[in-house]
Amino acid sequence: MPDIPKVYAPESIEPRWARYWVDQKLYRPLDDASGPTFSLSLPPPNITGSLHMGHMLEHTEIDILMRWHRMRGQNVLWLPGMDHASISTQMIVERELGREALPDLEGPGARRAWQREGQRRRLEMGPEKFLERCWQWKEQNGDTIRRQMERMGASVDWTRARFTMDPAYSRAVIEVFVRLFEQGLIYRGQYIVNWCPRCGTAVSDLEVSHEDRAGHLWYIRYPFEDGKGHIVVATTRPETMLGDTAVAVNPADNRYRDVIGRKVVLPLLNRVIPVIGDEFVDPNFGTGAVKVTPAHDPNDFAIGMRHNLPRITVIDFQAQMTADAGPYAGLSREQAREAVVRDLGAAGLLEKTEDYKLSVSICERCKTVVEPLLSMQWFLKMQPLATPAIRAVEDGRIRIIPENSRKVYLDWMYRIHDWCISRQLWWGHRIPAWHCEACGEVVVARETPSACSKCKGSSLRQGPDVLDTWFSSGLWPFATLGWPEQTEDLRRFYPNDLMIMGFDILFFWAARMIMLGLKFTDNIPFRELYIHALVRDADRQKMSKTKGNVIDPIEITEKYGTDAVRFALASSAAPGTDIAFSDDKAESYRAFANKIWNAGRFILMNLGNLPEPARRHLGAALEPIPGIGYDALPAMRSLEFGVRSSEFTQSLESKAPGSDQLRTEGLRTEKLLVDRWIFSRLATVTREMNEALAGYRFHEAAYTIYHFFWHELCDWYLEWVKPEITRPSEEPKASAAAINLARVFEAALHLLHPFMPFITEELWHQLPRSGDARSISLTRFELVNPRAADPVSEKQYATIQELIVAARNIKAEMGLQKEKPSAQVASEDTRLLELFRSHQEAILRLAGLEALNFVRGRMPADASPVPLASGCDLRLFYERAIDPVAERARIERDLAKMKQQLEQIERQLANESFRSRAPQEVVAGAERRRAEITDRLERLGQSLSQL
RNA sequence: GGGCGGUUAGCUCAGUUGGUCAGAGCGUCUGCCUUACAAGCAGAAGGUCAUCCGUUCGAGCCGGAUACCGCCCACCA
Repeated sequence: MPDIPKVYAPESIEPRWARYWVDQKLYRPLDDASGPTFSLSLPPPNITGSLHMGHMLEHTEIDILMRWHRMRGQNVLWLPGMDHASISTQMIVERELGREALPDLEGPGARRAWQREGQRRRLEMGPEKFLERCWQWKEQNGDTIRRQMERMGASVDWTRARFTMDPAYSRAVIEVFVRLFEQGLIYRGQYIVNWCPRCGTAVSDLEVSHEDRAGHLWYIRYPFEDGKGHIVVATTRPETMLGDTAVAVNPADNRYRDVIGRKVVLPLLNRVIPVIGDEFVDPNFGTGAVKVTPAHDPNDFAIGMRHNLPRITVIDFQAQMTADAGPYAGLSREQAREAVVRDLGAAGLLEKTEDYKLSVSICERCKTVVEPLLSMQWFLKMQPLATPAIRAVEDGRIRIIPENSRKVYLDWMYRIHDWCISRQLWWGHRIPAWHCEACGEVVVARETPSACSKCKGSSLRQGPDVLDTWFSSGLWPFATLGWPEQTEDLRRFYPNDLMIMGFDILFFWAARMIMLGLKFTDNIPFRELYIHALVRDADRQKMSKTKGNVIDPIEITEKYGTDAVRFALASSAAPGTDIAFSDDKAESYRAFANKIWNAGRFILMNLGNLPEPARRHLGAALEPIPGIGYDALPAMRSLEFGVRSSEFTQSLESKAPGSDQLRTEGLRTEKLLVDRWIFSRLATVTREMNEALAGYRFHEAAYTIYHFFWHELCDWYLEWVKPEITRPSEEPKASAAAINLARVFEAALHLLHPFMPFITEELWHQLPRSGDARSISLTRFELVNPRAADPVSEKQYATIQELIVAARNIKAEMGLQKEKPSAQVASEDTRLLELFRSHQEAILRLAGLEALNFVRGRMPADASPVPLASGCDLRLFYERAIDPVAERARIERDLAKMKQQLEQIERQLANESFRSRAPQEVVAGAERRRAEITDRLERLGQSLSQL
């Protein structure tokens, strides 16, 4: 076979098809507005870098579903795009600037140093130049990402690609902001926010992670102003005491009832502050008295509001002590802590110090300890938006899969807090708010306002803040379709049918899309939300650059082929379970691809050998009959090649499938058992895959087709029909066999295509056909007539398989692999013997036997037969002296197993309540099994006694 | 502090509604270069389904408890 290489080389075909799919714009939905649609907007990857394995899993899962839906006749829109990723991109571009300035740095500290230097250079170069660099970065990485996606075979519509900072998209962002502001849902104010002193910006609660650290609980004495004693407060952050403006106790706490209203002197600074009563204080914690620092703690801020306390900021945006910190001004917060503790100790005001495990807030980006600081920010009220978003999920308009994510979503939504949406960054959507330099008024507008709405002053300056990146991504499902214009796309493809994302952005993104979608389109953004797994390394560790266990999708793809990696991911993608990915998996599915390749190679090779009339017929035979699909062709005595192909095929297939009885005579005019069997399996496999994919059980669908292709189609069907295929003759039988094989193979390619788009596209194009040959991805998924399902054939074929396997088994155990012994099969069941006899040729060939003869009734007493489940005994004739000890051991092992099963069944059947309560079919099944086992046991015992 | 998930063959994991479900891949062992494929073919070994108690005629599958492991959320100083 000169043309098709023996070893599948994915690199030689994958890039070609990737290019082809893009160039042909195959995945642009039809303009025809009438048919059913299926839409999904790709979670836009951040332009911060290239795609990782998590993306590859996500894109693979989406692509499988998109190709599947497309092949089921839906008009599919998969809209791709990218996210500007405000804070992440800004940090990365800064780091690049730093790296350029300090190219010789290396080692663990380099990143941090580059970041620091880059930030300095950013401030030096100013926004205009810096943003230019960001755009350059976007162009470069956007290209990389796009190339990666193409290479992975993502069947997206590139003509509709979007970027969250496209002019049109930005207009939608502004529109949303202005409307929310106008409706009073966005407000501006001084509140405690999470401030990252390194990033120099506020971040939302979600961008803060918590880390348990060993710390201390310091007990500090605050003397009463009147000199009569002191009150002890416990704190983990002594440096913040410099900003204390009260001490609080619980009014219900008897210990402190009479101190409320008295005054204490704040140590070190000697400020006189009140003791107040507030329900918030937990009497059981520490001493039951707490210092109150309204400017540096959200709880204290709330207490301060209730009691009208002053707010004294003692830590600034750089996390240094301010002038209000008195003698500690200019120290870092860490230095200040040390100094404060030292000075308190020296003053005798430190009662005790305990070890204490506390949870510190860390900036998710840079791992710096976040400082709760008072600052002027923009907030979005969540309650009014959350309520409909809760309802949409509770009433099932939006379905979240797996189910437990739904609960997590709801729990979070019920306890939602207002969202700080402003960021002190440069890269992102500028907040459309202008400050009047004359009167200080803040004007929110879609366009730059010409005059202040309050004082009519004309000197207005836009605030520097940008929006949290998730504010703009929250609009993704509708802003990508042209909102706020009422576009045709919006009408056809919104709501999206599906959204797929990782669990980590359920709150960041899914929640916001649902809230904003409902708010602005009066409709849900998507009907189903599937939460996919995390890709971990072979040891179930999270992949991370610092651990050095990151697998690069392109690298692994080049090594094993895209199809193999996709299949490896899909086959591990059980909903709700993380994926331990390893080279081993990719390797084993590369073997699968190779298997497919060689099966195709074999089939194509032999189709080429077909007699000319049959070959002419083949192209038409590989066009499924509309509305019916493929079915097995009967092994006709003569094919009438004269008639038009389509009529011919139809005349053959008009007969109801599965209707023919197995008979030994006349087989040539009827469908062969092996054909009925494989088409039946194909019908079943198709159904099972549809069910699995509908439930996002990728692993099940993958396993189903894998097993079918390899262990049924290749191991059995192909081997069975080999003689018909490889010995070309003018015999019509051979032609029918070739057509059936080609049909089965093609149908299997269709089922495989969503998982392995490249190899299936390649092989599909090599099959002869007369219809539309643009792409397998535009053909039907289900190619086989569902009515081909035929349990009787499946059972009969299984019986033959059992016989063959048993014979091979005996041969292997007896060391007879190289020989071709004769065999004998005995049974009372003449129909069984007839079944074997009529398929004798294949049985002999596949089992490696010389001859098979049949005994009606029992096996002769001198034989040592192996009983089969189908109710017959098999024996092989061979010269070799058997080892009676080993043979006895083997039989006894079988015997023991059987006995155990029998006991179990008998116990069950003896149980009256089982008989009365279990469904009849279960009872009947148990009885049938008992009979089978008893029979087999008896025959096994006989074998043993012969030894 | 709350919530969630896991514990099944040497390893990595499947097992949707309780009744041939005790499975797959990899690994191991045996024999084969059988003219599609050695990235292959044909066989084999290997598991009290974490532990205990319950529900049921019947439980990896449902309920409860325990022991490890992991994750998420949280404004208790």
